[in-house]
Amino acid sequence: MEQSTFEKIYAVVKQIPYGQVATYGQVAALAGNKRWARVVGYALHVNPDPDRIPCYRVVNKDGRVSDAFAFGGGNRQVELLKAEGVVLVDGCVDMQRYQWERPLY
DNA sequence: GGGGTGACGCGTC
DNA sequence: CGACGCGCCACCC
Repeated sequence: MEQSTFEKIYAVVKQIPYGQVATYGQVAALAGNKRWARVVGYALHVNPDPDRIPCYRVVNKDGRVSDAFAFGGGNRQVELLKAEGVVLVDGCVDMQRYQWERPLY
């Protein structure tokens, strides 16, 4: 069955392991096209299943959480990440250390 | 069916 | 280094 762009995006986000983060572009690329970064943002915005879709593990390319609304009320995303052992410096994630690398099978 | 917007990314000025 | 524009897709009016 053909999964919609959103479904693919959600599938990728769900695969993000504990204690790691991914960028919108990364998710978009794994979903099929890196140009979907914008769609990824929208997809997480609607986030139909926040319980399975850890949108807080998705940050922008700078390792910075969304400077916009931040899906819950600001620093909630940061708190959740820190709770997983992710070190955030001034709200920035050390991407070189925590950026999720999709295992190459 | 058309137009505008958005939780992004990258190139260019 | 900051600001702006473009692209790409999905959604709302």
